[in-house]
Amino acid sequence: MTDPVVLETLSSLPHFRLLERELLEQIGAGSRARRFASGEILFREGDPSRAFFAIRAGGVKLYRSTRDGREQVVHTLGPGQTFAEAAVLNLRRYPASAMATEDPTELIEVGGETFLRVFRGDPRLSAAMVGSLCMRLLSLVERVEELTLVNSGARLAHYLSRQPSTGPPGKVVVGLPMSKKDLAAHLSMTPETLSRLLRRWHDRRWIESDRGSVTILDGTRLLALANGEESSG
Amino acid sequence: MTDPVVLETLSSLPHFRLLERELLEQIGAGSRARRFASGEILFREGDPSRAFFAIRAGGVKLYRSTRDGREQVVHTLGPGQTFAEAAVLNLRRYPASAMATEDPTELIEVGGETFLRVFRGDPRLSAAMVGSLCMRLLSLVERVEELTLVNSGARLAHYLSRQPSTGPPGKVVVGLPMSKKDLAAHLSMTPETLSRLLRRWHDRRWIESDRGSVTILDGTRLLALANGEESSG
DNA sequence: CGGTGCGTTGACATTTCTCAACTGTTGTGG
DNA sequence: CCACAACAGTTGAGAAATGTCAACGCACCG
Repeated sequence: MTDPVVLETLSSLPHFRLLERELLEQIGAGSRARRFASGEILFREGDPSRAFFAIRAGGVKLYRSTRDGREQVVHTLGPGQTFAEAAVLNLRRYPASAMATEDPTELIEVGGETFLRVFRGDPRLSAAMVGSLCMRLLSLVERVEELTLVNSGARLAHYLSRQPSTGPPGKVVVGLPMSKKDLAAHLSMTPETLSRLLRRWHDRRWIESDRGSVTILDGTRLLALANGEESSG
Repeated sequence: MTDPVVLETLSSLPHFRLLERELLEQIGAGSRARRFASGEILFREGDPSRAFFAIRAGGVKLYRSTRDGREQVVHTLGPGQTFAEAAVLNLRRYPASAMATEDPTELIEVGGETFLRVFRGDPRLSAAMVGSLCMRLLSLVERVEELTLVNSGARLAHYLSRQPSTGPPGKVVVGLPMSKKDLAAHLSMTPETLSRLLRRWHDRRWIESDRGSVTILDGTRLLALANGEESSG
């Protein structure tokens, strides 16, 4: 019988939330829970795409390796998110590599063959996938928009203003889901530039920053920056 | 009866190529051919998404307007391409604005209501859409990759190396689907920087460049640049 | 402890942008 | 058909942003 943990995780995913239990069980039959240590590689760019994944706990980064050895992070993912569906549905190989970034990282691996069989046999699943692919598309369009912002200050401000946050206005706390080094790479700047930006904004009392989170004191100022209304802060 | 031009265009689209004629006719019944002049706006960011479009001839750019009046081009599209399906399928409003860039630009406007009715009633269509959405996702991932390349030389080289081209090795001709001004924006640099790059590479006999196309004389050198192996050329 | 790697800071090099001037092309109205 | 305006494209000079290199403190882990 299918692992109840697998079923529970699958049923909480945006793709599958609306699916009948019977379909979930079919997909669950080809899935299993897996656990990775930080730094472990799930798959590499170019590998045949045998499965896609859902994150129960921890984090995963998707990246591409350039010929000169550096790596370019395409996406950073956390609990409740899925990845590599497109590779399973349409491509024969993974277009990027995936690495666990936390210890432990718990995933559900959904077997591609089983999934494709259910997918081909039942239209309800394909309709559900269309919705989630559209959302993914939108988030990538916003990523492109972010990356084309002129200067690094605008990119950082834009990023901060879209992260989920807690706290009252005037004291909004934004949790950083990754290290500052990785955040810098995500925003296409060097760690030094990021550090200096945070410093400068801190000195002006626009933000406070500690390891793992940023507190926004002057959100108006930040939004102005994200819209390119000032040179760089 | 459905306009035969509409039907012919629809049947040549990647999404619909594999669809039965009967389905195409249903979708075609809610579609019509339209013609735009260069600079005309098809829809604006935030408008309710009543239709998506397929390009028969001409060109379209999708862009977002920033608060300070500049516009950021998200995508440039040509004949055979479609856009705004995701807005129709999943979102209630267009996430970006669209403008015709050539004179004349001929489009097929596919009515959202009709399309959604067919989409919901027939699983073959949703399966077809999944495939094309996956391709769209992949192309956006590559766009993100391109934009995160360190320097402008690498971005331009990367762009040139992925454009469709004609001619024998050593004399590859790449047609530019947009003005150099727009290409510069696409690659997130200023027109001046683009001009200077082309000039420098021309002086070194790596390329030749005229209005509307670039001839690649030394592809190896360009690939090295795209991989960040030299400072900037 | 000692090592490893992140984050910070400073000095300096390089890239890229900005501003301004100039050219050539195109399209328009007289 | 011409004069002219509008605009893409080019070039130069100087300014600003960002990257590079090097040094250091600090936390975390074995």
